[in-house]
Amino acid sequence: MPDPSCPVCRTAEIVCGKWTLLIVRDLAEGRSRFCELERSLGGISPRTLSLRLRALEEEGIVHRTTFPEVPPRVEYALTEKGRALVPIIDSMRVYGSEWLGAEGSCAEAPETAEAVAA
Amino acid sequence: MPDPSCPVCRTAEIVCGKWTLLIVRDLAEGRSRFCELERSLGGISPRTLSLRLRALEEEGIVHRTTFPEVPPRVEYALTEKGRALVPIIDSMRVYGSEWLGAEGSCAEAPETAEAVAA
DNA sequence: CAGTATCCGTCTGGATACTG
DNA sequence: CAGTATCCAGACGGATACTG
Repeated sequence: MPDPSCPVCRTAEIVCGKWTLLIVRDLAEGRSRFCELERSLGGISPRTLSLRLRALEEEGIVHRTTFPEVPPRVEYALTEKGRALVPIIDSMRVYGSEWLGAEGSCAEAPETAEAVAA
Repeated sequence: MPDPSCPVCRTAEIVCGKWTLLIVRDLAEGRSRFCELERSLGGISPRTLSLRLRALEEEGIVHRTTFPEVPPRVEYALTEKGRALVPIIDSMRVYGSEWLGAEGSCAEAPETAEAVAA
């Protein structure tokens, strides 16, 4: 941790896992089940997903609800603190669309194209 | 690379190096010399700084100018593409200040405190 | 000053198999 | 379904020493 007194660094540490942002994004889009995330993230190993989810939970970004039913069911959801990450994701999407070869295929970034085209 | 068609992922890959954002931030604040960055980043090894700078240069985020003088001088600066990253850093700073124990010691996030206090 | 070279440890994350 | 356990490879990054 380079500089723990810097808010940018602290956020970077949360945000910098390989899959972290994607999980948060999927959660923000309404996915909530383990296997749903597993599928939508295409290729993540259950181990990694489990680790990320657990870390996110400990950081208070994700909330986990267990339903003690016969087919075990668990639902994940963003907390307030987790939803607060969405603006970061949005600015990353804007950047990615404007500077890294657009085609917003995972979600929209409406005004973006014309801004760069203008 | 989880999903190369996703702008968020592409940005994440650039942004997720341990020191990357900090280097960009320092550059945005006007630092430009190798040893200046080395000092301000407190504890980064020259090897790592060199690697990061080189990667950033290859991605077109940083521009490197060499002055063929007797005491070798090199200056680094953000390109347009590099400056475009600043909004991401800003939203990360806002998040860090609001949700991860504020004290904006590396730069200001003015309206932030009152927003959370209100 | 501005790096590069070498060595080495850590951490992340993938593959696979198995459990409650 | 929702994970956990084990094993393993590669990337990341620090320390140190040396060069143009």
